[in-house]
Amino acid sequence: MSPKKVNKEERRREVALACFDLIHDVGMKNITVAQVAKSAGIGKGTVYEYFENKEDIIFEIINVHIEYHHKMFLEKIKDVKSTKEKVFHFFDFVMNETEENIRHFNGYREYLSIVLAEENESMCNFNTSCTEFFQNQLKEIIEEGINNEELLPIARNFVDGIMLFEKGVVLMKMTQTSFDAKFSCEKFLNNIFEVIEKKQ
Amino acid sequence: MSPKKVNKEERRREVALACFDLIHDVGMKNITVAQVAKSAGIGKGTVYEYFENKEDIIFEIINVHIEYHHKMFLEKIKDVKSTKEKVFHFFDFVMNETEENIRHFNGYREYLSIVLAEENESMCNFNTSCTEFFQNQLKEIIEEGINNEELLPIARNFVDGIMLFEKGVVLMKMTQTSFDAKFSCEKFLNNIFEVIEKKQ
Amino acid sequence: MSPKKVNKEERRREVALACFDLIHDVGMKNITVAQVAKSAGIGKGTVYEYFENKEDIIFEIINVHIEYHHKMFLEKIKDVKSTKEKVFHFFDFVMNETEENIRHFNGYREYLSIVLAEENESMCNFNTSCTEFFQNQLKEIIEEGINNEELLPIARNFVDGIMLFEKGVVLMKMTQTSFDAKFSCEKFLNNIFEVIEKKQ
Amino acid sequence: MSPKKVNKEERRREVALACFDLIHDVGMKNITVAQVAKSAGIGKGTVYEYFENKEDIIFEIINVHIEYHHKMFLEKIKDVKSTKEKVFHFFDFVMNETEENIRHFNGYREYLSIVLAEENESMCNFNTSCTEFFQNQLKEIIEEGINNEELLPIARNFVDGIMLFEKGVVLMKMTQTSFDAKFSCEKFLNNIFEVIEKKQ
DNA sequence: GATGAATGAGTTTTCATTCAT
DNA sequence: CATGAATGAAAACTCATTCAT
Repeated sequence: MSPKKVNKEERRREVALACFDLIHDVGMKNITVAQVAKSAGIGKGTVYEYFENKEDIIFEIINVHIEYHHKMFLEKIKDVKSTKEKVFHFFDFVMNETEENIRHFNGYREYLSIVLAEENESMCNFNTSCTEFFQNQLKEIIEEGINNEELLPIARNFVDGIMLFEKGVVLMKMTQTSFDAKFSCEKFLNNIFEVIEKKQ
Repeated sequence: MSPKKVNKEERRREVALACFDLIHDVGMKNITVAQVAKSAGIGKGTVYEYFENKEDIIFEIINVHIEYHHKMFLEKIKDVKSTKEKVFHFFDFVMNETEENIRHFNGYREYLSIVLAEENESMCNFNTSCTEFFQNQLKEIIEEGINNEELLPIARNFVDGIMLFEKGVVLMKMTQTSFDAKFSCEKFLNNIFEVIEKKQ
Repeated sequence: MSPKKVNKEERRREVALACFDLIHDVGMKNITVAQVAKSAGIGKGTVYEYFENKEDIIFEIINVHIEYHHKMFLEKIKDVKSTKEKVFHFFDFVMNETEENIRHFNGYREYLSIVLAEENESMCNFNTSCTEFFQNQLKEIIEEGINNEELLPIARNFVDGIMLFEKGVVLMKMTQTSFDAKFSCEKFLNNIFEVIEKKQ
Repeated sequence: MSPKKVNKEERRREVALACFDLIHDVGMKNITVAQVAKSAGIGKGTVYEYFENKEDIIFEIINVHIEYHHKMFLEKIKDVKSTKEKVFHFFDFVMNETEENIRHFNGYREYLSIVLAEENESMCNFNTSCTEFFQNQLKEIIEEGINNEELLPIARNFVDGIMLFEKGVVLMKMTQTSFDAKFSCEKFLNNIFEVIEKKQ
């Protein structure tokens, strides 16, 4: 909490941000400390002033990366009115094929690869909290929909199912080149909403 | 003169099998060729008589591993009578907590890590075919269930959903330490069967 | 001189001959014993029945190669009548741009590379005898020319010079891509013959 | 803050120089990076701070080696007055039997071996420029001789011949143990000067 | 604080040669 | 005689981390 620590935290972010293009070019696991230093315009030794080790650097990069996308998620969902749209927005991660989202998706794929290798405990923990974040978001969306009388109370039972379905789509999209995520999601969501939407 | 020709395919399997414990101890990506050679009780150079390179070794190990489990899957499902049981069996991979299955599950986790890193094309292709194998198995189970009049024809619409749900459970179980796969699956499957099962 | 030895000598030649294309494809220094065995259609171990070691193989290949070209040289020079033509023929090695001669020239380049590396004493010795062979050929050609009264007796003084000039052209052609061997040789030889040719 | 930046070019030279004895002992192609590091009194990794790869090391060693001898050539020729002496000096490389020149000559032999193996493009190019350097030096010497009225204008026609003769002597000396370079050169040069020298 | 030069452990891969059959 | 399976020494190269300045 001392001013120094704040500064350190800031510097970590700066370095992480400076690595965005680098990550894209060479991949998360292939970056070297030398490249990080160069990208950030600092000395190799200086990197170690702010980071414990290389893992710590990758962790920070992912942190910044994902926090940004969480923020974007909240940002975008704010302006969305109907619950159905919000839930569809929840699937944006796997359905949106914009350049930006593809980059983000690929970044998450690399991240997941590291997590599955169980190479980094803090990254595993962070992944847990990310999942929980989105799980809670979905829960809130659904609850709000019930409160708004857009959804039937039964919708509550489907929160986990929807979330797990989305995870499955993530995995399929990451591993199966011919998988049509958009088609699967739309079919699934429309079916679900048949059941949970309150009819006037 | 003497027919000393060795069956390469068989030797590959033997070496791969000899690495099972090794894999468990150090992880798939961390094995060294030296360790493989030692585990198989052969020289380092001999390893290269049977494998192109280190990736090829890992690939063979995974192949043997997964083929075994495919065979086991078919074996076990043969004796199962009801369609519901068969579908539950389809979820055995994520629900079964026996020592053996946990090892298999962890093997697949490591494998997935490599696939997600997109480091090895042949492994990506192999993963694709694995997914297709199980997808087809599920399709057959459901079709059979419909033919047997155990399931309603509407069940066909749920094949993809079930498969994606399972994938989602796989991913959650791999990344979320506190996730209760068994509970989620049972709830989901019971709900599904409420809808697709033919009532007498 | 026992029949076995003769047989062995023959087998060596056979193996060497079988390697001609191989040499061309991968280069003299890069051939492996395994490739030699395969090219010759025999087992790797059998190669060692006929050759001491890898160097011995290369040596035999070069031997066969060069002997063949010595034979060709003698063959072709037989039909040549005038001394001037014979001397020009002596320069065929560096002036002839037929596919076949280019292959031969490149073979000799590789061979020289090994000799210069002083890696193989027997090859050095063999090279010495090759040089002597051609030096003697030139000497004979010139002597014959003097006897035939085509050349002046002074021509004897130029034998070494011509031979060394040819060596120089060999080296230049091997190392300088833009060197025009034909042009240099023709100019040189025409100048020389101005001086040594007997005018009627 | 402190300017610890190291002069890479200088360090390359230092390492190269430190390898002179090593080269002599084991040969240019047989040195290992480990040996280079040890000879230079640095770590193996440090070698790679200054050199791209092993070839780069060898190249630098040759560069330093040859540059030094070019410099010596120019140095020595400066003090030589008569054109004849200068041309004899041009043949110093093959005639001089001092310890130092023998080492230099052997170094060049090894170098040529690499060039002839066509293993290294930059070394081939460098060799081309070396040849051109000496060719130009000879041209200048001859032109100067003509200007000084020491040589007849006809001398111009002999530049290429002299150069190629020297190359031939180089090759002979490198491959024929019993070859008397000094004798051949002296005979040749005296004959040539009979023709090109201006008589008073 | 900042730096970047120095480091060396650790890994993959090749291939001539041997020798049991 | 012939074979080819087995071998292991040997070598290049990478890169996270340290620490003197």
